Amino acid sequence: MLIITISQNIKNNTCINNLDITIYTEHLPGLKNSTADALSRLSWIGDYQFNPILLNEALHQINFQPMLDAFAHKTNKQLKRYCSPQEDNKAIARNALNIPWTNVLLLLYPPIGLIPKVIQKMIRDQVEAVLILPRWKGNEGTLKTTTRNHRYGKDKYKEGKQLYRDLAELTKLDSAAIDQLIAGINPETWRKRRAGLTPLANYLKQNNINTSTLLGNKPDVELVNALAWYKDRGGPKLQQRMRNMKMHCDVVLSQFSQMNDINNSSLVKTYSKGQGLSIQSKPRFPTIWNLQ
DNA sequence: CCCCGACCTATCACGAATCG
DNA sequence: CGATTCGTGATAGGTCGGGG
Repeated sequence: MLIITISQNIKNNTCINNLDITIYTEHLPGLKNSTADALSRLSWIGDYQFNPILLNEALHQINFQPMLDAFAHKTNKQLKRYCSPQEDNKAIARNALNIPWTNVLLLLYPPIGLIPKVIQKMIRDQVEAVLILPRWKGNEGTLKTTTRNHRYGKDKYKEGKQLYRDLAELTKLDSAAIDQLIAGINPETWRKRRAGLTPLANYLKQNNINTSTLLGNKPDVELVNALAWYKDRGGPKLQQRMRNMKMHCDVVLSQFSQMNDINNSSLVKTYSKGQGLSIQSKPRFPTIWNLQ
């Protein structure tokens, strides 16, 4: 780990004279940095423990009494029987993944890095277990359920979604691969992607154009046609919508068509410049300090 | 060859709109 | 009314090309 310290009047090689500030770097061995490392790696060093009261209450509610705490050590075990990665006579095994999980009710609260392996083993060993997982903010979009079931099948951008899938299928991706591809996209990005593709999908539908036309070696022509068609339809905030459409169609067509970089197609460039579709660069910081 | 500005994508954040 | 979805702006971080 590297620590960068800023202090005044310390002799060193990197001196910013005018400010009288010195910056120097120092190596801190991992052994002397266990607390910070444990936090950043969620490692076993100074481990964390699920609140036992809440856990008991939860287990009581689902009427499940596990007999083995598979990922613990002596200071944070929740049950008498446990596995520990550390040297420990009372633990029944050193590595829970190396013992069979059959015929025992398990409490599984694995380190984050082991979650995929644990799930695989759960399926393989057909276990009965309580598996405790962290609730990461970024994953909630895929993990949580909604009470608003009416939205299923009424997705506002379902044409865009369908177009994406069609394009992916036309490039010979199978449906499992497409599902995984979509699942890997940030939910927010996926929403905008669908929104950006929907006008293109509508353009194809209204003009009876085959989706595979987009995959040839001149997809930029179709994109500019679609943008022009979309512009003629008018409506509020047209320029912003065209900008979004261009951005996301660019990305998707670059992914799936024979043209690798639609953005750099001089046709698209010229058209977007003329229509003011380029995003104006703004200064990143409101104030520029002149340190000289 | 390096620096800098233009441009672009992905993501975060937040208020408004929508729906049960 | 609260949960969820949508629209939009801001920005980190990246590529690229022109000019010195």
